[in-house]
Amino acid sequence: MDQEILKKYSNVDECPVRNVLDRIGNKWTLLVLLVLEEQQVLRFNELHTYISTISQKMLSVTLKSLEADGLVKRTIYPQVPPKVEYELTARAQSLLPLIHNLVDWSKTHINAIKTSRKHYELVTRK
Amino acid sequence: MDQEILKKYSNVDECPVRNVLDRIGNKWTLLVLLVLEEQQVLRFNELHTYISTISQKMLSVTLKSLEADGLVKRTIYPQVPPKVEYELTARAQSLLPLIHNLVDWSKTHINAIKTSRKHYELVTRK
DNA sequence: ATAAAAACTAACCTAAACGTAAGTATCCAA
DNA sequence: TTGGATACTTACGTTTAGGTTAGTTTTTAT
Repeated sequence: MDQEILKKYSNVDECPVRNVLDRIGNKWTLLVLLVLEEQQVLRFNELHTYISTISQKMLSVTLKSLEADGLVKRTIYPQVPPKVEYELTARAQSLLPLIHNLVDWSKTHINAIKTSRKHYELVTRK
Repeated sequence: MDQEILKKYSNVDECPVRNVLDRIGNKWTLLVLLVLEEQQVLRFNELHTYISTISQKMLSVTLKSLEADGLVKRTIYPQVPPKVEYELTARAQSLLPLIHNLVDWSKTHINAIKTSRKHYELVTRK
């Protein structure tokens, strides 16, 4: 990793992985992806009942950014009242195994990490 | 994923993977991990020259949280002026392969994602 | 007496993320 | 004519992440 690359990757816009992590690193995206993976196709309000603690606004924002990145496909049925369905794209499917690896790693290490955090708080005392 | 689990994992504090992603999802953590992986052992100012665009404050904050999570080991040498060395722990080493997978996935898909974003902007027009 | 060196910390500020509550559009059924 | 159904949007307010600049500590070298 030379200085050129480092300078470039320090810039969030130009760093591929930051472009991706800025999305899956936010509060709701992962949960939406995992629920859609399990349920395959869901309407807006169905997603909302699965993830009851998300606000309508944040669900809307999250779905929009997933759709913009081509990770979720949105289908509108011209009805009244409206019907809109959401499902994962192949691109999202290819990302999900990596996410599951992260989930597994986290589950494996979370207890030790929490212990480390407590210990750190104790020794740094304040 | 039943309702109980979902309710639990909607809470950031109790969700293992959110506990992890909240850290690696922030602006500087990944870069610090990757530089330390390559260089193995670095002092504070050495890290700062490798990642020149980070402020001292954010480098300090980032290293502290990595240390708290047991991902970075900090060694103080009782000298004047002080000498402090940082290096990755085994826990961090076990996480790095997953991070590299994410980096690879991002590099593979970033162009298509950026194209999707542009297209989305066009069709949603405003 | 002053400065230099390393590794920070403190005080302050801004912008972005996130949350809450209410409103919008459309048609149909009562 | 009112209300319900669905999928949102808008207009706020609050919280958190991150940035900037200056200051702190300690001892040795000048």
